[in-house]
Amino acid sequence: MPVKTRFAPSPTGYLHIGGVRTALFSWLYARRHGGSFVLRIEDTDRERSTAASIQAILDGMAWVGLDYDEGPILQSDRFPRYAALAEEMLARGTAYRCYCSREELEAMRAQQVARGENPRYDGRCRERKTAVAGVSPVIRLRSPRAGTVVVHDLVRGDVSFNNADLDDVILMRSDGVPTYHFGVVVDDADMGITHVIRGDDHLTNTPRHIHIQQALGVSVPTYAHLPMILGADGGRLSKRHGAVNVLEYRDRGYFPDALLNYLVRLGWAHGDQELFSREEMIELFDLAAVNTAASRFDPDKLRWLNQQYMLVRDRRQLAGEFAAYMAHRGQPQEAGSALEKVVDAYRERAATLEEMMQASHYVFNDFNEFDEKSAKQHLKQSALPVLTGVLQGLQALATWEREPIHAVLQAVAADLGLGFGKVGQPLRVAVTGGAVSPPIDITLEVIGRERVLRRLQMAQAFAQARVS
RNA sequence: GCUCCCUUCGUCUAGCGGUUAGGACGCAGCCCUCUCAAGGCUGAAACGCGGGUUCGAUUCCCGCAGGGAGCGCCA
Repeated sequence: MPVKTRFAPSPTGYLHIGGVRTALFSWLYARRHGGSFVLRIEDTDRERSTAASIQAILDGMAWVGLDYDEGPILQSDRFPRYAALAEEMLARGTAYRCYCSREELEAMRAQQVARGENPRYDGRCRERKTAVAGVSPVIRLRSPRAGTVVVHDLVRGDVSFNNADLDDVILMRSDGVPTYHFGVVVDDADMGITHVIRGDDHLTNTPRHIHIQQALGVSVPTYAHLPMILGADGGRLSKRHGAVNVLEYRDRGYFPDALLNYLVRLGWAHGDQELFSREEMIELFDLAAVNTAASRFDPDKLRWLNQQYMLVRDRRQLAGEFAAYMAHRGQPQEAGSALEKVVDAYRERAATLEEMMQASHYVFNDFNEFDEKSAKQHLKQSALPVLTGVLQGLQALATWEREPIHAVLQAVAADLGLGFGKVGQPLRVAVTGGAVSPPIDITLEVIGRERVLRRLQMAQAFAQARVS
Protein backbone atom coordinates (compact mmCIF):
# COMPACT_ATOMS: atom_id res chain seq x y z
CA MET A 1 0.00 0.00 0.00
CA PRO A 2 1.50 3.36 -0.97
CA VAL A 3 2.21 5.75 1.85
CA LYS A 4 -0.22 8.59 2.33
CA THR A 5 0.21 11.25 4.97
CA ARG A 6 -1.58 14.45 5.77
CA PHE A 7 -1.21 17.73 7.58
CA ALA A 8 -4.44 18.81 9.23
CA PRO A 9 -4.27 22.24 10.84
CA SER A 10 -7.27 24.07 12.20
CA PRO A 11 -7.78 27.53 10.74
CA THR A 12 -7.93 29.46 13.97
CA GLY A 13 -4.87 31.62 13.42
CA TYR A 14 -1.69 31.84 11.40
CA LEU A 15 0.44 28.83 10.49
CA HIS A 16 2.54 28.15 13.56
CA ILE A 17 6.20 27.20 13.43
CA GLY A 18 5.39 23.99 15.30
CA GLY A 19 2.76 23.22 12.71
CA VAL A 20 5.31 23.66 9.96
CA ARG A 21 7.57 21.12 11.64
CA THR A 22 4.71 18.62 11.80
CA ALA A 23 3.85 19.33 8.18
CA LEU A 24 7.50 18.96 7.19
CA PHE A 25 7.88 15.55 8.80
CA SER A 26 4.65 14.30 7.22
CA TRP A 27 5.68 15.69 3.86
CA LEU A 28 9.17 14.20 4.14
CA TYR A 29 7.81 10.80 5.03
CA ALA A 30 5.47 10.82 2.06
CA ARG A 31 8.14 12.04 -0.33
CA ARG A 32 10.70 9.64 1.06
CA HIS A 33 8.46 6.70 0.34
CA GLY A 34 7.10 7.91 -2.94
CA GLY A 35 3.69 8.39 -1.40
CA SER A 36 1.30 11.30 -1.37
CA PHE A 37 0.67 14.15 0.99
CA VAL A 38 -2.70 15.73 1.76
CA LEU A 39 -3.58 19.11 3.21
CA ARG A 40 -6.79 19.06 5.17
CA ILE A 41 -8.30 22.01 6.94
CA GLU A 42 -10.04 21.01 10.16
CA ASP A 43 -12.62 23.73 10.42
CA THR A 44 -15.22 22.01 12.52
CA ASP A 45 -15.00 24.74 15.13
CA ARG A 46 -17.31 27.13 13.38
CA GLU A 47 -16.84 29.95 15.88
CA ARG A 48 -13.07 30.12 15.69
CA SER A 49 -12.40 29.13 12.09
CA THR A 50 -11.84 32.00 9.69
CA ALA A 51 -11.27 32.39 5.99
CA ALA A 52 -8.28 34.61 6.75
CA SER A 53 -6.68 31.79 8.71
CA ILE A 54 -7.20 29.37 5.87
CA GLN A 55 -5.48 31.82 3.58
CA ALA A 56 -2.63 32.28 6.07
CA ILE A 57 -2.12 28.52 6.17
CA LEU A 58 -2.09 28.24 2.38
CA ASP A 59 0.32 31.17 2.11
CA GLY A 60 2.56 29.68 4.75
CA MET A 61 2.65 26.28 3.08
CA ALA A 62 3.39 27.90 -0.24
CA TRP A 63 6.19 29.99 1.17
CA VAL A 64 8.01 27.06 2.76
CA GLY A 65 7.35 25.05 -0.37
CA LEU A 66 5.58 22.09 1.18
CA ASP A 67 3.48 21.01 -1.76
CA TYR A 68 0.50 18.70 -1.39
CA ASP A 69 -1.00 16.21 -3.78
CA GLU A 70 -4.54 16.61 -2.52
CA GLY A 71 -6.37 19.47 -0.90
CA PRO A 72 -6.93 21.77 0.66
CA ILE A 73 -9.86 19.65 1.77
CA LEU A 74 -12.28 21.40 4.08
CA GLN A 75 -14.10 19.38 6.68
CA SER A 76 -16.96 21.82 6.55
CA ASP A 77 -17.65 20.55 3.03
CA ARG A 78 -18.12 17.07 4.37
CA PHE A 79 -20.67 17.53 7.15
CA PRO A 80 -23.28 15.24 5.55
CA ARG A 81 -20.74 12.43 5.46
CA TYR A 82 -20.11 12.58 9.22
CA ALA A 83 -23.81 12.77 9.95
CA ALA A 84 -24.53 9.71 7.82
CA LEU A 85 -21.80 7.70 9.51
CA ALA A 86 -23.03 8.74 12.94
CA GLU A 87 -26.52 7.54 12.02
CA GLU A 88 -25.10 4.20 10.99
CA MET A 89 -23.30 3.88 14.27
CA LEU A 90 -26.48 4.70 16.12
CA ALA A 91 -28.30 1.99 14.18
CA ARG A 92 -25.60 -0.52 14.95
CA GLY A 93 -25.50 0.47 18.57
CA THR A 94 -21.85 1.49 18.58
CA ALA A 95 -22.95 5.01 19.43
CA TYR A 96 -25.81 6.50 21.43
CA ARG A 97 -27.55 9.80 22.03
CA CYS A 98 -26.71 11.70 25.17
CA TYR A 99 -29.07 14.31 26.55
CA CYS A 100 -26.93 15.57 29.41
CA SER A 101 -26.72 19.34 29.72
CA ARG A 102 -23.42 21.13 29.96
CA GLU A 103 -24.25 22.07 33.52
CA GLU A 104 -24.88 18.46 34.41
CA LEU A 105 -21.58 17.40 32.89
CA GLU A 106 -19.72 20.14 34.65
CA ALA A 107 -21.15 19.13 38.00
CA MET A 108 -20.20 15.54 37.30
CA ARG A 109 -16.61 16.45 36.60
CA ALA A 110 -16.35 18.69 39.63
CA GLN A 111 -17.45 15.82 41.85
CA GLN A 112 -15.01 13.41 40.24
CA VAL A 113 -12.09 15.77 40.65
CA ALA A 114 -13.06 16.33 44.27
CA ARG A 115 -12.89 12.57 44.74
CA GLY A 116 -9.48 12.46 43.07
CA GLU A 117 -10.79 10.65 40.04
CA ASN A 118 -10.01 11.16 36.41
CA PRO A 119 -12.83 13.45 35.25
CA ARG A 120 -14.84 11.68 32.61
CA TYR A 121 -18.33 11.06 31.35
CA ASP A 122 -19.92 8.30 33.43
CA GLY A 123 -22.11 6.90 30.67
CA ARG A 124 -25.41 7.73 32.27
CA CYS A 125 -27.20 7.99 28.90
CA ARG A 126 -25.82 4.73 27.57
CA GLU A 127 -28.93 2.75 28.14
CA ARG A 128 -31.46 5.54 27.81
CA LYS A 129 -34.32 4.49 25.58
CA THR A 130 -36.33 7.68 25.42
CA ALA A 131 -35.55 11.14 24.18
CA VAL A 132 -35.67 14.15 26.44
CA ALA A 133 -38.16 16.67 25.18
CA GLY A 134 -36.71 19.96 24.01
CA VAL A 135 -33.11 18.80 24.19
CA SER A 136 -31.08 18.17 21.07
CA PRO A 137 -28.68 15.41 22.03
CA VAL A 138 -25.05 14.84 21.21
CA ILE A 139 -23.93 11.49 19.87
CA ARG A 140 -21.38 9.60 21.90
CA LEU A 141 -19.27 6.59 21.13
CA ARG A 142 -20.13 3.48 23.09
CA SER A 143 -16.53 2.57 23.91
CA PRO A 144 -15.27 -0.53 25.65
CA ARG A 145 -15.09 -0.19 29.43
CA ALA A 146 -12.71 -3.02 30.14
CA GLY A 147 -9.43 -4.15 28.67
CA THR A 148 -6.64 -2.08 27.17
CA VAL A 149 -5.82 -0.39 23.89
CA VAL A 150 -2.31 -0.21 22.62
CA VAL A 151 -0.98 2.42 20.30
CA HIS A 152 1.81 1.10 18.12
CA ASP A 153 3.73 4.29 17.67
CA LEU A 154 6.62 4.55 15.24
CA VAL A 155 8.56 6.89 17.47
CA ARG A 156 7.40 5.87 20.96
CA GLY A 157 6.99 2.17 20.57
CA ASP A 158 3.92 0.56 22.12
CA VAL A 159 1.94 2.68 24.52
CA SER A 160 -0.99 1.11 26.28
CA PHE A 161 -4.02 2.62 27.96
CA ASN A 162 -6.72 1.18 30.19
CA ASN A 163 -10.12 1.48 28.63
CA ALA A 164 -11.55 2.10 32.06
CA ASP A 165 -9.70 5.43 32.11
CA LEU A 166 -11.29 6.54 28.87
CA ASP A 167 -14.84 7.78 28.49
CA ASP A 168 -17.46 7.88 25.78
CA VAL A 169 -16.17 10.57 23.51
CA ILE A 170 -18.62 12.90 21.76
CA LEU A 171 -18.79 12.24 18.04
CA MET A 172 -21.43 14.72 16.98
CA ARG A 173 -22.32 17.94 18.70
CA SER A 174 -25.92 18.82 19.38
CA ASP A 175 -25.93 21.10 16.35
CA GLY A 176 -24.99 18.22 14.07
CA VAL A 177 -21.37 19.28 13.58
CA PRO A 178 -18.76 16.58 14.15
CA THR A 179 -16.15 16.96 16.85
CA TYR A 180 -12.46 16.92 16.07
CA HIS A 181 -12.15 13.29 17.17
CA PHE A 182 -14.82 12.07 14.81
CA GLY A 183 -13.70 14.30 11.97
CA VAL A 184 -10.07 13.13 11.97
CA VAL A 185 -10.94 9.49 12.17
CA VAL A 186 -13.55 9.60 9.44
CA ASP A 187 -11.38 11.68 7.14
CA ASP A 188 -8.21 9.69 7.68
CA ALA A 189 -10.18 6.56 6.83
CA ASP A 190 -12.03 8.05 3.85
CA MET A 191 -8.84 9.51 2.42
CA GLY A 192 -6.84 6.37 2.94
CA ILE A 193 -4.24 7.93 5.21
CA THR A 194 -1.69 5.24 6.04
CA HIS A 195 0.50 7.17 8.46
CA VAL A 196 -0.74 9.73 10.93
CA ILE A 197 2.21 11.92 11.86
CA ARG A 198 1.23 14.57 14.36
CA GLY A 199 2.25 16.34 17.54
CA ASP A 200 2.89 14.61 20.77
CA ASP A 201 -0.08 16.42 22.28
CA HIS A 202 -2.31 13.94 20.44
CA LEU A 203 -0.80 10.82 21.92
CA THR A 204 -3.40 10.53 24.65
CA ASN A 205 -6.18 11.14 22.13
CA THR A 206 -5.07 8.19 20.07
CA PRO A 207 -6.71 5.42 22.10
CA ARG A 208 -10.05 7.19 21.62
CA HIS A 209 -9.41 7.40 17.92
CA ILE A 210 -8.66 3.71 17.80
CA HIS A 211 -11.96 3.01 19.53
CA ILE A 212 -13.78 5.05 16.95
CA GLN A 213 -11.98 3.24 14.15
CA GLN A 214 -12.97 -0.09 15.62
CA ALA A 215 -16.58 0.98 15.96
CA LEU A 216 -16.51 2.17 12.37
CA GLY A 217 -14.85 -1.02 11.24
CA VAL A 218 -12.03 0.78 9.46
CA SER A 219 -8.36 -0.04 9.72
CA VAL A 220 -6.09 1.68 12.20
CA PRO A 221 -3.42 3.80 10.53
CA THR A 222 0.18 3.73 11.68
CA TYR A 223 0.86 6.48 14.19
CA ALA A 224 3.95 8.56 14.79
CA HIS A 225 3.83 11.19 17.51
CA LEU A 226 6.42 13.91 17.22
CA PRO A 227 7.96 15.59 20.27
CA MET A 228 6.90 19.17 20.77
CA ILE A 229 8.89 22.28 20.15
CA LEU A 230 9.11 24.46 23.22
CA GLY A 231 10.28 28.01 23.73
CA ALA A 232 13.83 28.79 24.91
CA ASP A 233 12.61 28.73 28.51
CA GLY A 234 10.98 25.33 28.16
CA GLY A 235 7.47 26.71 28.13
CA ARG A 236 4.97 26.46 25.34
CA LEU A 237 6.30 28.16 22.23
CA SER A 238 4.74 31.59 21.98
CA LYS A 239 5.29 35.10 20.65
CA ARG A 240 7.61 36.03 23.44
CA HIS A 241 10.13 33.49 22.17
CA GLY A 242 10.35 35.25 18.84
CA ALA A 243 8.17 34.78 15.84
CA VAL A 244 5.83 31.80 15.81
CA ASN A 245 4.03 32.76 12.62
CA VAL A 246 5.94 31.31 9.64
CA LEU A 247 5.22 34.30 7.46
CA GLU A 248 7.02 36.46 9.95
CA TYR A 249 10.21 34.65 9.01
CA ARG A 250 9.60 35.58 5.41
CA ASP A 251 9.12 39.18 6.49
CA ARG A 252 12.33 39.09 8.49
CA GLY A 253 14.31 37.96 5.50
CA TYR A 254 14.84 34.28 6.23
CA PHE A 255 15.09 31.67 3.51
CA PRO A 256 12.43 28.95 3.57
CA ASP A 257 15.05 26.26 2.96
CA ALA A 258 17.02 27.41 5.97
CA LEU A 259 13.91 27.39 8.14
CA LEU A 260 13.10 23.86 7.04
CA ASN A 261 16.70 22.81 7.61
CA TYR A 262 16.51 24.19 11.12
CA LEU A 263 13.19 22.53 11.80
CA VAL A 264 14.21 19.12 10.49
CA ARG A 265 17.03 19.03 13.04
CA LEU A 266 14.60 19.55 15.89
CA GLY A 267 13.88 16.00 16.92
CA TRP A 268 15.76 14.36 14.10
CA ALA A 269 19.41 13.90 13.21
CA HIS A 270 21.54 12.09 10.72
CA GLY A 271 24.85 11.67 12.49
CA ASP A 272 26.68 14.97 12.76
CA GLN A 273 25.26 16.52 9.63
CA GLU A 274 23.84 20.02 10.07
CA LEU A 275 23.14 21.14 6.51
CA PHE A 276 20.49 19.38 4.48
CA SER A 277 19.12 20.36 1.12
CA ARG A 278 15.52 19.42 0.47
CA GLU A 279 16.67 16.51 -1.62
CA GLU A 280 18.93 15.26 1.15
CA MET A 281 16.19 15.56 3.72
CA ILE A 282 13.89 13.49 1.57
CA GLU A 283 16.56 10.93 0.92
CA LEU A 284 17.70 10.59 4.52
CA PHE A 285 14.60 11.22 6.62
CA ASP A 286 13.50 8.36 8.78
CA LEU A 287 10.78 8.29 11.43
CA ALA A 288 12.67 5.64 13.36
CA ALA A 289 15.42 8.19 13.97
CA VAL A 290 13.04 10.75 15.43
CA ASN A 291 13.72 11.70 19.03
CA THR A 292 11.32 11.25 21.88
CA ALA A 293 12.19 14.29 23.94
CA ALA A 294 10.80 17.77 23.35
CA SER A 295 13.22 20.35 21.99
CA ARG A 296 13.59 24.06 22.41
CA PHE A 297 13.51 26.62 19.69
CA ASP A 298 16.85 28.40 19.32
CA PRO A 299 16.67 31.58 17.21
CA ASP A 300 20.46 31.92 17.23
CA LYS A 301 21.00 28.63 15.52
CA LEU A 302 18.31 29.38 12.95
CA ARG A 303 20.08 32.64 12.25
CA TRP A 304 23.41 30.90 11.78
CA LEU A 305 21.85 28.36 9.48
CA ASN A 306 20.26 31.11 7.43
CA GLN A 307 23.64 32.71 6.92
CA GLN A 308 25.06 29.40 5.78
CA TYR A 309 22.46 29.47 3.02
CA MET A 310 23.18 33.14 2.38
CA LEU A 311 26.88 32.41 1.94
CA VAL A 312 26.45 29.83 -0.79
CA ARG A 313 23.46 31.33 -2.59
CA ASP A 314 23.86 31.99 -6.28
CA ARG A 315 24.68 35.71 -6.57
CA ARG A 316 22.13 36.41 -9.21
CA GLN A 317 19.41 34.66 -7.33
CA LEU A 318 20.38 36.37 -4.10
CA ALA A 319 20.36 39.76 -5.80
CA GLY A 320 16.87 39.06 -7.06
CA GLU A 321 15.69 38.00 -3.63
CA PHE A 322 17.30 41.01 -2.03
CA ALA A 323 15.65 43.34 -4.51
CA ALA A 324 12.28 41.76 -3.84
CA TYR A 325 12.85 41.97 -0.13
CA MET A 326 13.76 45.64 -0.25
CA ALA A 327 10.71 46.33 -2.37
CA HIS A 328 8.61 44.45 0.17
CA ARG A 329 10.04 46.67 2.88
CA GLY A 330 9.61 49.87 0.91
CA GLN A 331 13.33 50.49 0.55
CA PRO A 332 14.36 52.57 -2.48
CA GLN A 333 17.13 50.75 -4.27
CA GLU A 334 19.08 52.83 -6.72
CA ALA A 335 22.55 51.72 -5.84
CA GLY A 336 25.78 53.06 -7.26
CA SER A 337 26.69 49.56 -8.31
CA ALA A 338 25.00 46.41 -9.46
CA LEU A 339 23.00 44.52 -6.87
CA GLU A 340 25.10 41.42 -7.44
CA LYS A 341 28.12 43.29 -6.14
CA VAL A 342 26.17 44.53 -3.17
CA VAL A 343 25.04 41.09 -2.09
CA ASP A 344 28.52 39.70 -2.54
CA ALA A 345 29.90 42.44 -0.34
CA TYR A 346 27.36 41.97 2.41
CA ARG A 347 26.49 38.27 2.53
CA GLU A 348 29.31 37.58 4.99
CA ARG A 349 28.04 40.34 7.23
CA ALA A 350 24.35 39.54 7.28
CA ALA A 351 22.53 36.44 8.40
CA THR A 352 19.20 37.51 6.94
CA LEU A 353 17.97 39.74 4.14
CA GLU A 354 16.77 42.12 6.78
CA GLU A 355 20.26 42.36 8.23
CA MET A 356 21.65 42.81 4.76
CA MET A 357 19.32 45.71 4.21
CA GLN A 358 20.41 47.28 7.47
CA ALA A 359 24.11 46.69 6.88
CA SER A 360 24.01 48.18 3.40
CA HIS A 361 21.72 51.03 4.35
CA TYR A 362 24.12 53.79 3.24
CA VAL A 363 24.44 52.24 -0.20
CA PHE A 364 20.85 53.11 -0.91
CA ASN A 365 20.16 56.03 1.40
CA ASP A 366 21.84 59.39 1.85
CA PHE A 367 22.64 60.75 5.26
CA ASN A 368 23.63 64.12 6.57
CA GLU A 369 25.17 63.21 9.88
CA PHE A 370 28.09 60.99 10.81
CA ASP A 371 27.98 58.62 13.70
CA GLU A 372 29.17 60.78 16.57
CA LYS A 373 31.68 58.45 18.08
CA SER A 374 33.18 57.35 14.77
CA ALA A 375 33.42 60.90 13.50
CA LYS A 376 35.12 62.04 16.66
CA GLN A 377 37.68 59.32 16.36
CA HIS A 378 38.38 59.41 12.64
CA LEU A 379 37.24 62.67 11.07
CA LYS A 380 39.81 64.90 12.70
CA GLN A 381 42.62 67.12 11.50
CA SER A 382 44.91 64.24 10.60
CA ALA A 383 42.23 62.94 8.25
CA LEU A 384 42.16 66.08 6.12
CA PRO A 385 45.12 65.25 3.90
CA VAL A 386 43.71 61.74 3.44
CA LEU A 387 40.30 63.00 2.41
CA THR A 388 41.79 65.57 0.10
CA GLY A 389 44.21 63.15 -1.49
CA VAL A 390 41.60 60.48 -2.01
CA LEU A 391 39.09 62.95 -3.35
CA GLN A 392 41.57 64.17 -5.95
CA GLY A 393 42.60 60.69 -6.88
CA LEU A 394 39.07 59.42 -7.25
CA GLN A 395 37.87 62.41 -9.23
CA ALA A 396 40.52 61.62 -11.78
CA LEU A 397 39.59 57.96 -11.95
CA ALA A 398 38.34 56.72 -15.30
CA THR A 399 36.79 53.44 -14.25
CA TRP A 400 34.91 53.13 -11.00
CA GLU A 401 35.94 49.68 -9.97
CA ARG A 402 37.51 48.05 -7.05
CA GLU A 403 41.05 47.64 -8.35
CA PRO A 404 41.68 51.17 -9.59
CA ILE A 405 40.03 52.52 -6.47
CA HIS A 406 42.33 50.41 -4.38
CA ALA A 407 45.33 51.71 -6.31
CA VAL A 408 44.33 55.28 -5.55
CA LEU A 409 44.02 54.58 -1.84
CA GLN A 410 47.33 52.78 -1.81
CA ALA A 411 49.00 55.71 -3.54
CA VAL A 412 47.55 58.20 -1.07
CA ALA A 413 48.72 56.09 1.84
CA ALA A 414 52.20 55.87 0.36
CA ASP A 415 52.35 59.59 -0.38
CA LEU A 416 51.42 60.46 3.17
CA GLY A 417 53.57 57.73 4.65
CA LEU A 418 50.57 56.21 6.39
CA GLY A 419 49.46 52.67 7.01
CA PHE A 420 46.40 51.54 5.14
CA GLY A 421 44.39 51.66 8.32
CA LYS A 422 44.94 55.37 8.69
CA VAL A 423 43.40 55.83 5.28
CA GLY A 424 40.63 53.27 5.45
CA GLN A 425 38.92 54.30 8.65
CA PRO A 426 38.51 58.03 7.97
CA LEU A 427 37.27 57.12 4.52
CA ARG A 428 34.86 54.57 5.86
CA VAL A 429 33.32 57.05 8.25
CA ALA A 430 33.16 59.63 5.48
CA VAL A 431 31.29 57.45 3.00
CA THR A 432 29.22 55.20 5.28
CA GLY A 433 28.67 57.49 8.21
CA GLY A 434 29.97 54.83 10.58
CA ALA A 435 32.95 52.65 11.39
CA VAL A 436 31.78 49.35 9.96
CA SER A 437 31.60 48.20 6.37
CA PRO A 438 33.05 45.71 3.89
CA PRO A 439 36.64 46.31 2.68
CA ILE A 440 36.89 50.00 1.90
CA ASP A 441 37.63 49.66 -1.82
CA ILE A 442 34.58 47.45 -2.29
CA THR A 443 32.52 49.76 -0.15
CA LEU A 444 33.44 52.72 -2.35
CA GLU A 445 32.73 50.81 -5.52
CA VAL A 446 29.36 49.69 -4.34
CA ILE A 447 28.25 53.09 -3.06
CA GLY A 448 29.05 54.63 -6.41
CA ARG A 449 31.02 57.59 -7.63
CA GLU A 450 28.42 60.31 -7.16
CA ARG A 451 27.63 59.51 -3.59
CA VAL A 452 31.24 58.87 -2.64
CA LEU A 453 32.53 62.17 -3.97
CA ARG A 454 29.68 64.08 -2.38
CA ARG A 455 30.21 62.40 0.99
CA LEU A 456 33.94 62.94 0.84
CA GLN A 457 33.34 66.66 0.47
CA MET A 458 30.88 66.58 3.29
CA ALA A 459 33.43 64.86 5.49
CA GLN A 460 36.07 67.33 4.49
CA ALA A 461 33.87 70.19 5.56
CA PHE A 462 33.06 68.39 8.77
CA ALA A 463 36.71 67.82 9.68
CA GLN A 464 37.62 71.37 8.68
CA ALA A 465 34.92 72.78 10.90
CA ARG A 466 36.20 70.78 13.83
CA VAL A 467 39.71 72.09 13.39
CA SER A 468 38.77 75.73 13.30
C1' G B 1 -5.99 14.95 41.18
C1' C B 2 -5.89 10.94 37.37
C1' U B 3 -3.69 8.90 32.72
C1' C B 4 0.24 9.01 29.25
C1' C B 5 5.04 10.72 27.50
C1' C B 6 10.03 12.59 28.27
C1' U B 7 15.30 13.28 30.78
C1' U B 8 23.56 13.49 27.27
C1' C B 9 27.29 20.36 27.51
C1' G B 10 23.13 26.77 28.32
C1' U B 11 20.63 24.98 23.39
C1' C B 12 20.13 21.26 19.04
C1' U B 13 22.13 16.51 18.99
C1' A B 14 25.74 11.70 18.04
C1' G B 15 26.00 7.47 21.03
C1' C B 16 22.62 2.10 20.60
C1' G B 17 27.30 -2.50 27.54
C1' G B 18 33.81 -1.34 27.40
C1' U B 19 34.63 5.87 23.84
C1' U B 20 40.08 10.69 26.25
C1' A B 21 31.41 10.82 25.80
C1' G B 22 31.81 13.21 19.31
C1' G B 23 29.65 17.36 16.29
C1' A B 24 26.85 22.04 15.80
C1' C B 25 24.83 26.91 17.76
C1' G B 26 26.11 30.27 21.44
C1' C B 27 30.29 31.88 24.63
C1' A B 28 35.88 32.99 25.53
C1' G B 29 40.86 33.37 23.51
C1' C B 30 44.26 33.36 19.39
C1' C B 31 45.32 33.75 14.02
C1' C B 32 43.98 36.39 9.52
C1' U B 33 43.08 41.76 8.86
C1' C B 34 41.94 48.91 6.68
C1' U B 35 36.82 48.35 10.34
C1' C B 36 33.10 44.63 10.76
C1' A B 37 32.30 40.06 9.19
C1' A B 38 33.39 35.39 6.97
C1' G B 39 37.16 31.68 7.71
C1' G B 40 40.91 28.79 10.63
C1' C B 41 42.76 27.09 15.39
C1' U B 42 42.20 26.51 20.72
C1' G B 43 39.30 26.46 25.19
C1' A B 44 35.34 26.24 29.03
C1' A B 45 30.84 23.34 29.06
C1' A B 46 26.81 17.34 29.64
C1' C B 47 25.24 11.62 30.77
C1' G B 48 19.11 14.47 36.91
C1' C B 49 19.17 11.25 41.62
C1' G B 50 18.86 6.35 44.06
C1' G B 51 18.66 1.28 43.60
C1' G B 52 19.36 -3.08 40.84
C1' U B 53 21.17 -6.55 36.31
C1' U B 54 26.24 -7.24 34.63
C1' C B 55 33.16 -8.60 35.00
C1' G B 56 31.63 -3.62 33.33
C1' A B 57 26.63 0.94 32.83
C1' U B 58 25.45 7.25 29.51
C1' U B 59 23.50 2.77 27.24
C1' C B 60 19.10 -2.52 30.08
C1' C B 61 15.27 -2.82 34.46
C1' C B 62 12.74 -0.49 38.84
C1' G B 63 11.81 3.65 41.85
C1' C B 64 12.27 8.98 42.82
C1' A B 65 12.72 13.89 41.29
C1' G B 66 12.02 17.34 37.51
C1' G B 67 9.69 18.70 32.83
C1' G B 68 5.67 18.11 29.19
C1' A B 69 0.87 16.58 27.27
C1' G B 70 -4.17 14.96 27.80
C1' C B 71 -8.55 14.58 30.86
C1' G B 72 -14.13 20.26 26.51
C1' C B 73 -20.53 19.94 22.53
C1' C B 74 -11.36 23.37 21.10
C1' A B 75 -8.31 21.22 17.74
